[in-house]
Amino acid sequence: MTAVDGSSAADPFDPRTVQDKWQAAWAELNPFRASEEPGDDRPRTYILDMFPYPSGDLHMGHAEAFAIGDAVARYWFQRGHNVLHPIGWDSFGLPAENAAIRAGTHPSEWTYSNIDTQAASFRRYATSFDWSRRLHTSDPEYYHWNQWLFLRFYERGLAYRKGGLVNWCPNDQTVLANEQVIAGRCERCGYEVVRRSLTQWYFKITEYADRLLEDMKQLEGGWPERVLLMQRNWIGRSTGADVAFAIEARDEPVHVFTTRPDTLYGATFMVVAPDAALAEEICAPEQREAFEAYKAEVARLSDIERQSTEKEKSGVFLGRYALNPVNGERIPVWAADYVLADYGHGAIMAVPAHDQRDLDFARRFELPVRVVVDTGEADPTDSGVATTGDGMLVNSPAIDGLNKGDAIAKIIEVLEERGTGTGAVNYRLRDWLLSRQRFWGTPIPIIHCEACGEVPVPDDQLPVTLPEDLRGADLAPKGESPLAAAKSWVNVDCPKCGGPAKRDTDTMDTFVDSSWYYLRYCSPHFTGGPFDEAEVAKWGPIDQYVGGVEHAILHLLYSRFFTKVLYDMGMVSFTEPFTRLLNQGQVINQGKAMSKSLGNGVDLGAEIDAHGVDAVRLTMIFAGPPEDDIDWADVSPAASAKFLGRAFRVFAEAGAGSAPGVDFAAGDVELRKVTHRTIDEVTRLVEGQRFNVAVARLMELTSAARRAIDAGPGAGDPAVREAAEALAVMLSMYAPYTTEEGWHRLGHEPSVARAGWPVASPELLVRESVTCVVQVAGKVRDRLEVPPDIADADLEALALASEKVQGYLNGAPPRKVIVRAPKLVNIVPG
RNA sequence: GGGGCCGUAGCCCAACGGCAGAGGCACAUGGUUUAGGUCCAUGACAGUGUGGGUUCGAAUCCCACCGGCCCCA
Repeated sequence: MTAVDGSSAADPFDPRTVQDKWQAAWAELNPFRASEEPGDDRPRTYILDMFPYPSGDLHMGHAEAFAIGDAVARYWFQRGHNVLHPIGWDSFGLPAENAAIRAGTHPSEWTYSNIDTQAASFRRYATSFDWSRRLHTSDPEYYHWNQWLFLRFYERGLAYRKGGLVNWCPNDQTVLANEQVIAGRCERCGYEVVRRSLTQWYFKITEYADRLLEDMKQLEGGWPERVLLMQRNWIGRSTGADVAFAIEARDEPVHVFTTRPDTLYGATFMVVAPDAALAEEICAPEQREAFEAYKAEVARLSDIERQSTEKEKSGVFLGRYALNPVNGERIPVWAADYVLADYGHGAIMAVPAHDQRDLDFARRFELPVRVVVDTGEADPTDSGVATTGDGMLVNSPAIDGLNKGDAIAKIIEVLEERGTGTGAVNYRLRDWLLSRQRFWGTPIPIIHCEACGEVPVPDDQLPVTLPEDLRGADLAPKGESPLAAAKSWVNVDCPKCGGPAKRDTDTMDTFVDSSWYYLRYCSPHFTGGPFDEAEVAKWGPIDQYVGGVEHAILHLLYSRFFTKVLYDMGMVSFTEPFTRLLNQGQVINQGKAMSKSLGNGVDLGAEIDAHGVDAVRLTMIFAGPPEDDIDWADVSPAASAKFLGRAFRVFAEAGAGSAPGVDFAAGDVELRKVTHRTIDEVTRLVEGQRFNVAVARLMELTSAARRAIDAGPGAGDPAVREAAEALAVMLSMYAPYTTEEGWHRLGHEPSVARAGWPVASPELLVRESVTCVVQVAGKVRDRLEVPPDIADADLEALALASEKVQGYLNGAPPRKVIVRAPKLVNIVPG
């Protein structure tokens, strides 16, 4: 028997031919366009993959992430939802600039050429994108709205400029946000970050710290617990008190934040950060020389060295004394590098008895230690171990005898009465430093006028586009933005007074671009604002977001912040952008991350050439749970290809054996039950994101169909067609090409992607008997075939009547019988 | 140092507190085949990192330890 196009069931399956054929056909069919038809009342589902950075062609990591996201999108598409599954590029950033410097070109050349390469690879990879919504953040049509949003933030006081110590990467020659410093190193290049004092632009994310924390309640269950935990830790809310210490040589008191105001009577000295302005200001003349020397020494240290707990404590006395507000005690003020300038107020009260760092410092410089909480442990003065637990307050007149919790409450009351302190909340989270001294980013739309100061670029003059005549060496990092060299671009008339003025030459952190792109996808060509609010209302928030855990803090925190600001501006109706989040693992090789230096990289194109797109996609899905890493040395794309061949032969033989539209009810009941059980289970597994197990079930269904063809009712049985069709539709989530060709062989019109998810018939899910395990003392001693609806009492009687069971009971009546009908009976002997 | 996650056949991984094995890789055997390739079938392999505890019953819950990974220091 031959199919309509003359192919026969015996034809070998060649992935490449099938890929070329269907890729071209799908380009015509365009099956995945999200619908905006007014009459379309299908439920809307927004599935989003974190958009890629165009750093060359797609790699194995993309292949995994997009295989997962695509499976989810295709599932909802099959379920009859109106699915928005867009794609775009996060196309501003340093690599393009570095490539342009090397090649003597403009960053856009490298960027858009890579985008074209990736777009072609995505099409070959059979991703179910709505290509009509494609965006690139480096297009003026996109970054126009970065600037517009910046100005709205500016108007609300959420974007501001301030001077201070910032993280500076000496390699990339730019400042970095706190979130981009990982263990003291540049997140991008790994260079040790140093501190510099510079004036920079910030977003006031700290104003949203509490809401970022509070709204995580909405995300519980939808986001991985560990990501929520990481964000909680990053925000780092701590409660305590703000205590004012009067200080010599200063009119204003110095404020310190402490989580342990109960230990206030144990404060025997104060420590300020050597690089904080406060230290500079209060240092006594006779200590000036020593202080300056120490400050210079600290400046040479990296953050890693400075904060190491291994390092011996260092510091210098500032020659001043502070007054403890509760007892008027005069305590010395020191500068020491273990106190950070940008946490709290850059100064702490040191309580050596109850804080290990303070104790280490006190012992090093022979400062007094006073125990004020009796925890029942050894005296820290002798043991060298600070006691941090609960206990009874001592040596603390106002709060003696109280426990830690009560003492904290009471001392805050006392401080507030005297006006020398308040209860306070402190956050680890810092404001988001958003300016960068690099070229390939969004220009900050501010003009600096000598007369008027900071002047926002008027909305009708947006976008402020990047100059196109800077190329190659013009873009080399020089510590200030390359834009500063573009004189004709920099020098402008002040929009306010018309006098001579200069554009701000910094560009925005590219995380600004990715903080709202998911909203732009809802109306990517909208010209009246960053997005059409009505469209966002229809699609948002995102139902499922898929991407790597490396963005657990950075991108996800910033996006959440942006969404909340937009909510406050009345532009969106939700406060959290991503309802569900799936963090896929990494693709590694032989236990290690793939890297050029290790030479263990696996080339995606080569894998696809060798095994086919579907086999690679299926391997990514089948390797394990999506959040686990995939070691490419442990998996077998060849095995995936083999399975796809098996499945394809079932499609081809079923297609040759019967025509579409046969009455499935006339088919083999046993196979039909397997098919419907598989539909039922795969549906549940996919919804639970357990795709690897779903593949295992599809393999079983394939084997069952195989057996039915070879040793059962044969390829012509309607049940074989039913199994093949269900298999094709379900497997199309993971293997679009194989199943499209199979669907064709089964005699259907393309595309299998819109065939509709199969529905399990309840009557085919019931079993007429189940195997009941009978245990004696927890050990399996017999098995019984029983009806699934058997009553507990009947099952108990049946189990007790078992000869095998009786043999183990030795005639004694059982002490207890646990019945879990219909699967299990456990008899506890007397 | 603090917090979190994870240890199941040679390997990747399944298992509502209820028969430790669904699926795959690799291996072995038989059949098909010109073929050691393909395809089909069959088989062997662990008692769940270790030690306690809770329970009629623990891979699953609790505690400690060992090992690995992640986040914050």
